[in-house]
Amino acid sequence: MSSFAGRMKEYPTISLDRFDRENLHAQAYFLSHCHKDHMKGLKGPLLKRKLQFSRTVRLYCSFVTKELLLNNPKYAFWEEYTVPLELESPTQISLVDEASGEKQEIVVTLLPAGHCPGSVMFLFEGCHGNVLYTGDFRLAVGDASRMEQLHSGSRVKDIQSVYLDSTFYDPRFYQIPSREVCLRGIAELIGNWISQSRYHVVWLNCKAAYGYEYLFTNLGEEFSTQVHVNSLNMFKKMPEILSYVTTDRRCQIHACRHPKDEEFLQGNRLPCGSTAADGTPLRIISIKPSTMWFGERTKKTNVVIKTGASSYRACFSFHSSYSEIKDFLSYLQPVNILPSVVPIGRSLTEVTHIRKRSDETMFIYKPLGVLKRSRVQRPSNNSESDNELFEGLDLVPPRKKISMNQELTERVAPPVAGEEPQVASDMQPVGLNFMDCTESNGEEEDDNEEEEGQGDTVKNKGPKWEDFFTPEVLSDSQNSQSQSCCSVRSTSPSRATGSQTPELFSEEEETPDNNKGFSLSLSASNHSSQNLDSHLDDTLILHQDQNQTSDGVTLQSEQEQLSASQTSSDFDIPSTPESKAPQTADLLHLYRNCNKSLLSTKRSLLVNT
DNA sequence: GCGATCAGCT
DNA sequence: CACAGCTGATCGC
Repeated sequence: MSSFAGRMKEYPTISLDRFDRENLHAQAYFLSHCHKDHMKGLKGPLLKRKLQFSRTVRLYCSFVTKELLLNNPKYAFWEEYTVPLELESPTQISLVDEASGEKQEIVVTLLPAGHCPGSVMFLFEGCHGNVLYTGDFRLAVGDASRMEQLHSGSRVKDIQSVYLDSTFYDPRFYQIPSREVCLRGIAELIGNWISQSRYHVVWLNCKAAYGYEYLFTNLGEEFSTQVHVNSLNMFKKMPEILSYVTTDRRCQIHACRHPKDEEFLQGNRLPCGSTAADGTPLRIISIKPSTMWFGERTKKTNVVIKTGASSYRACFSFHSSYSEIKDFLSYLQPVNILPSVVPIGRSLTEVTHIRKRSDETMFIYKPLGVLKRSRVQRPSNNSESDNELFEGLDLVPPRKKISMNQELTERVAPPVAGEEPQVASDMQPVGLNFMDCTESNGEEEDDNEEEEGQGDTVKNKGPKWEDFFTPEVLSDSQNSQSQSCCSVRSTSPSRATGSQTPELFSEEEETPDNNKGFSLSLSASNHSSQNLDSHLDDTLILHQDQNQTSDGVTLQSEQEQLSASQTSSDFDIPSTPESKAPQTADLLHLYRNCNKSLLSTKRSLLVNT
């Protein structure tokens, strides 16, 4: 959960992802994505009032985020104060002190963050240097090197500070299987199940938050079907998602939710209450997407684990792993790093300690005149196991897209052999200062009380927070600011109209209990641990490389091509009663902007806009 | 009655 | 394991 207080020290008159307290006085607001923990204060009456009296204060976000925001009536009043910005398109914004009339110009660029639909990072360039606010992100190793706007010519831009999603910035989360790998595992489980009969159905136990959509689109594509969800309303202007979701309950993959969905499952009903039309009992398995991680030296194992007679956990992460974050930071080489998440099991007090340590070492000598590394393309998948997994990928046609509606494009030349060192597994981020940018209570500011050893807050074993947040200075760090040359457009407050299509959710039929006879050759277990290479035999049901031949060629390419050649229009499926699917004519305003960057890549990057 | 906060749950 | 967010209890205004 983000504990970022909302402001960056370089540009304190703007607020990001926090809208309460001091942030009420901001001259501009930025919302990185539509998750509640980044929207604190956003529906506050105080803020609403302020907007009504302001001529210049606006909220800036991506088009998709604006759409999702306004979809919630509680935030509808933002309509006229929200300015959506295109991705990767530097935009100049005037920060105006409305009392004095003073003006400051800043250039902001939205970069895809891969966290959930609409999620972006904000790159700010102005008189106090370049700063990158990441929001929450899931980027793969090498993704930063493919972001044009992080570069100036052939060089990486100088970044003064990175305000970092540090959710998994801890070596314990060294590796999280890539989205591609996780998807393969999930798709295989689902494929094996739903192919048995039309009564074999899958329930994806997803939380009430944006971010699972790429799962729906890819599974929909893979199995030439749609996924049942509670509502389509939020996606009405997003055809690339919309075509893979439905409110028709008669499909085999469900991601519908109900407050008592677990009870429903016990009674062999889906959360939508549906059962087969002819009364035949459904055969339901549930799959719960959840984060799985593996240590540095842990041999990566399976991405799907059986947790019960008909329940599974499948690897899924909204956030970058330690090694992905490390790669990101190593590439950007910012002068400062400000974690926006208090690490798991750590207290604010500990973070405060870190700040003190950082402050002490902030001004130690750094060699001058060292150029930043020149821009080098790196492979997008460079972890050992991913390499194993995708061995032979070149031999098969490009996989179908995994991203929802935006993808990073590989813009640069293929990797230059031997030129770019991989981040050594035991290497710490280099040349970086870690500081605190999180909010703190007065009480917790008191860092006299040591939490040595027995502290309640340190529940987890493993390396200490300080161990990997100790600032280190290496020879190639930089501390100069260079002027970035970028073409800039000015903002023109625009409005997207958003008609709302009410969506109703209907009930409900009974199905008798019948959930035996799972026919895959799997065994059940309640084993819930991980990182235990040797103890997983009874729990693991799928191997990551299971769909590869000995040649390393991925199977199913024919089937995929077949699937890909079909469209959702092949399915004439009635909607949930009283629901209304948005018309395609309604759409697109949005996607005109997004789609231009939608070029297919062999290794698509799962950047969900 | 409303919002903020927290515990509990998933 | 954690995430993101809901529900319900409690408190203060």
